[in-house]
Amino acid sequence: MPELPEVETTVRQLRPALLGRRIRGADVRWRRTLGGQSPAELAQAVRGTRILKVWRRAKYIVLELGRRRNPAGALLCHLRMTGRLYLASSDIESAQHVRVTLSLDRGSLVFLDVRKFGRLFYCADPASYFASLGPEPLSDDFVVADLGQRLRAHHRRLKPLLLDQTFLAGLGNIYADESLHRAGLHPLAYADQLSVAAVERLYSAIRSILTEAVQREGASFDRFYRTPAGQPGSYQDQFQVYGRKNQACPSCTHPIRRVLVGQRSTHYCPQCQKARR
DNA sequence: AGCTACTCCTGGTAGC
DNA sequence: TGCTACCAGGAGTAGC
Repeated sequence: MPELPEVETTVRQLRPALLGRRIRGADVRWRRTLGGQSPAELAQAVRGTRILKVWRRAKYIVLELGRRRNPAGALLCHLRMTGRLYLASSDIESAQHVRVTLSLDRGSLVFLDVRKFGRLFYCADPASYFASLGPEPLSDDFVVADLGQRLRAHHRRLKPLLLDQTFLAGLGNIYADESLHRAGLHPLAYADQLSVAAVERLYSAIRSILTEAVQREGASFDRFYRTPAGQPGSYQDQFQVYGRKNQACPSCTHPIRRVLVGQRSTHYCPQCQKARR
């Protein structure tokens, strides 16, 4: 599912084509994609604006808008499970599952989403919308001491904590499982009981895995995630535990176990990830 | 504060 | 073949 690496890839590929484009209008085919906003509100807010910046925060794609050089809010897009954002050459995109089309002065930006969980909406003040999100794990500002401090502040199981976007922004089910495996930490271990060495392992596991996954343009293990260019990512080839139930752990050959933690499937190696401490 | 359950959705697939 | 039941999951919310 689109997590930080997939969203970052989407942003990097769309940015050069979107910068400076003018939005002419919005065609909404599934209202709930707007998350409570009306199609008229969206169209009115974005019509005539120019795309000034394209960036990512957590799993959100941010298109900063301007009107005659003045800031004019932003379009926020969250791909959730099956969302895709890509450019089409014409205004009329007839592909199945298209939920919103933004017509530009050149071509259009299409939001396609099979399961309809994704969101695309106008936000006047993205900074305050993002205020409660946790730090960006790949930011230069995010150092191991930050992670340690945040972990000690919560008596919570590691797996659900890593999925909590107010704790750390950008991890989802896949990269949380992979990070815990690389760090040798049990998904049910308590955050406030980790040793200094364990915190350091978790920090470098998260950073290295996300960095590698961005380099590989994310992971495409099903038919859903594709880059805006239509290509699959390749990080799925590096999975050590995710989706590998009963297969041999690449580190120790012990069978990978799958359990439910807070209704989420969780994959780990009982040999490499002991519930110690 | 942290937990669990539930909701939103569709299409693929397992089982009969 | 054709049917039904179930499953995946990010994030928001409610209730304990």
